[in-house]
Amino acid sequence: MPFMTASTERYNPRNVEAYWQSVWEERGLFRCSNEDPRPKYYVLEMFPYPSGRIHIGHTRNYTMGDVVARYRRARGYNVLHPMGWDAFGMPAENAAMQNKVHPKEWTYANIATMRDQLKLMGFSIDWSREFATCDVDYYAQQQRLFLDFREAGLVKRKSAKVNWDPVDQTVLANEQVIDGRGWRSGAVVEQRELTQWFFAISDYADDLLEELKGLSRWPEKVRVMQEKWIGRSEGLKVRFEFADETVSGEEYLEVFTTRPDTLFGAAFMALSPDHPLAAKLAATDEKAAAFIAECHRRGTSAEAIETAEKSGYDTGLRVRHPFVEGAVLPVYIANFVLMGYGTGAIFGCPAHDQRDLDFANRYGLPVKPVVKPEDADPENFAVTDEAYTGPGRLYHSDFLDGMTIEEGKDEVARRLEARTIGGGPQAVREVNFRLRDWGISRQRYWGCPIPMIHCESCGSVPVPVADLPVELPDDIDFDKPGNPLDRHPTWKNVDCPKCGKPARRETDTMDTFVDSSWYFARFTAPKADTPTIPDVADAWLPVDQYIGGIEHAILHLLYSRFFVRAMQKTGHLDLKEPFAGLFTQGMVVHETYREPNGPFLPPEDVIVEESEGTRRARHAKTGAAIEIGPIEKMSKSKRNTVGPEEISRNYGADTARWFMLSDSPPERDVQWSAAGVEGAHRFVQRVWRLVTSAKEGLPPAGTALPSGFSEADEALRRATHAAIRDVTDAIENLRFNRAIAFVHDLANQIGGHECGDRDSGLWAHREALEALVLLSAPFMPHLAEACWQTLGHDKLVAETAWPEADAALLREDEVTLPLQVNGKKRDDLVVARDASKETIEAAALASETVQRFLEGRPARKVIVVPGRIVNVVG
RNA sequence: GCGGGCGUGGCGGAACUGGUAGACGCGCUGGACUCAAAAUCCAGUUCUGGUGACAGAGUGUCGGUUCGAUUCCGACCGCCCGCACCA
Repeated sequence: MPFMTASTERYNPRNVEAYWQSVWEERGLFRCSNEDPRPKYYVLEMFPYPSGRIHIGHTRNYTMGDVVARYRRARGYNVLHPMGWDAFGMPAENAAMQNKVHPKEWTYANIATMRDQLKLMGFSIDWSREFATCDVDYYAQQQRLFLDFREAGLVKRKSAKVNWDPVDQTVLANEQVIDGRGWRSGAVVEQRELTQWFFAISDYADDLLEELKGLSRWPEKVRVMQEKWIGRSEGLKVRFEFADETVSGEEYLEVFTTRPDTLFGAAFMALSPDHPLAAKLAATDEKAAAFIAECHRRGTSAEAIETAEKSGYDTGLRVRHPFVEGAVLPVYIANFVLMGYGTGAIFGCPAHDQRDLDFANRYGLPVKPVVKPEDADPENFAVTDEAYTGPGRLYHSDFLDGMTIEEGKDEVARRLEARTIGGGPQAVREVNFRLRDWGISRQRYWGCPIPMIHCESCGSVPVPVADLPVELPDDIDFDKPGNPLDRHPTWKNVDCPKCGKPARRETDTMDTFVDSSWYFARFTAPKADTPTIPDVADAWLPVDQYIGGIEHAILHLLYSRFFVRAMQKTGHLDLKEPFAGLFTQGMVVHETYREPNGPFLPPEDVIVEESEGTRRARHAKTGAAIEIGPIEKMSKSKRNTVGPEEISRNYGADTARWFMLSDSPPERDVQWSAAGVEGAHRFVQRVWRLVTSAKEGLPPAGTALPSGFSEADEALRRATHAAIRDVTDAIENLRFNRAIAFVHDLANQIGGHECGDRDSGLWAHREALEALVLLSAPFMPHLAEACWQTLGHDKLVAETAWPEADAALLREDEVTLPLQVNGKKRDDLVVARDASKETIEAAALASETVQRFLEGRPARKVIVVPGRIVNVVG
């Protein structure tokens, strides 16, 4: 066989890894069947965008997923571990514009390259289920989902103020705007009014929030982020009657408040500059118009908001206070009121809201506290610079005096609900959400076409299911900015499916986040001619363990949660939550290198040396001094990447896999370094040596348990079974760095074991080696196969069951308890496992060490925690 | 500003529900093997004092609870992440 090496030789991963990969492939070991009766386990890593080439940093989460997949397979599960490509999106169009290459060609070429790269890593992926979201087969089903969602009332077409990215020339979702800039282009986003397609994610706001509580295997951090994003707030919508005629004849002004209890502290009303009434006022009031224009000029970026002072314009309008006879409140237009939340208007209570206080202080409005802390003196309690938002009792508030905040809210709501203004109740209890509907229209070519047709007489008409898919045309040009579909000569011309008259296709395509919102469901039946096969999807889902970056904590994960709800409503599957377990992994970081004031250099061009504690770098070819820069996330732009090819060539994939999961906990970043890789590689060689150097005298595989184990043999057997227990536990909890530490430990025990030529010693040695191989197999699958074969097995490790720890060996007859005197460890105390408290106490008091440290004092107290510790207090 | 997390040797990091602080790895030091080197193996490696047995100190700082605190509580310092005029 090509991979066999004589036992004296070093392990040669280059040949061995390719060999075992081909064996796995030939036997189809990782192809999984939907008919398999064993319990299912679905492990999935967030699929990659095919950007060009993969570097080792991309492969860490796939390695984690692969460890889980291989472990679960060994535990007897039917494991689904698929891979695909999130293949639509802007970079393909950018490449088209820059390099005159078609987005489709560019994308599929990248996929081919990256697939080969991934295969070098030896992941146990079911490649037969692979697809790309830009495959017509996939996006055709996505169009089907769109039509079904529309049928179910989950798609809306509405005119909305949207975030317009002037560089990418497209609309962005709120989630895609970061600090006022496009998440991809970095350009300052403008506000534009456009008619767009929306998914009604806000219909599920309450449910999406509520069900977060049940996601116990999600990181707390992600749940909190989603909770904040959904942003539920309970309050009251209140109508304030105008005290005099308004320009346009409104009877009342409606505001939303979460603090109706502070109504007696109200000092003013404030409208958003985008409020319809503000616009009407501006038509006749030049100063109002100027103020609104000024507000719009101010950016919406984080810096702009932070530095912006509260400012307002007094419209001259007045409203009546609902409870104070004769009192009126001025109506301002204010720069800090958002149109997008509540009604776009508020009442200001300066004493109990910091923003309102800042505003009131600037314009000399009265600050009247109406809530005071329980123990505050009503005479002296005052609010000047800091609003009081804590708990307390109401005062200065007429019929609310003495009530708690909650009682006050309820009382105000009760009274106002009973009154009528403008043909409706003066107040309505309302729940508001920060979460907006999901605008999915993108003015782009490389995305899933929205299957709708616009007809002059029939309006927006869905493409009949029989006419799907609406395929992207191949003959397009990228000479001008904007959407090539929109200026394509023929593609958009189509007859109306309803009336047959000439009509035009929707030329917008879907946000690429739609593509990734259901791919996990498609993997369960990737070739089906419906989006899913519901029974199959329900059998596989939810994903048992999902692994990916924290950067998707909101966008992708929230959209996917919405999608399964929508797919449930439309009968494509029947579950609520797509991902039962979520793990967010840390990144791979690497030092950066650059020539003094020059460009970044890739690691392979740099030689790093260390002498007397300082590290220096020089150019591998020229010898010139190189600056060692900060440690950063591996990225093309910093050129601090390492490719799977180099690793595979020099050390093998197993070394890389082992290294990436050693040392650093998986949720934290790991620093890639040459020294670290060397260290991991030494361990690979060490395992190989332990196996090859021992195998001559070992009993054949499967020899029955002998008797007559020596003390050392027993110790090794205990270590073996402790390792099985500990590694298993660590992998179950995704604590890969600990699992690796336990494997190291077992290797150390094996290295120190003298087996002599006793049958029992050799048997214990074999047992330990086999455990070492099986326990390290999920991490280093190629090495494990080579070792397993060397140990004389016919079956592959990939077909072998996970080892079981023998409980009898883990139960020790004697236990060593730390012996403390006054809380400080002084000695060890060896007692029988089932020794009574009294026996242990007596033994402790009899101990010389205890006597010495008590220095003649009597023991006042002896604390015995069985199996844990003994503490003598004196 | 609000919310969350973290702070342990030269370094990455362990320590289950309050019970031996520093597992495991990297690095370093010494030794063995070798003509020599690499590789490998063995020993040591928190700090201070001591040849040594050993003793004292020690988990960001200060305090508290406890027989006992890296772990729980309070205050503070530092770092990281998320959100941010959401009424």
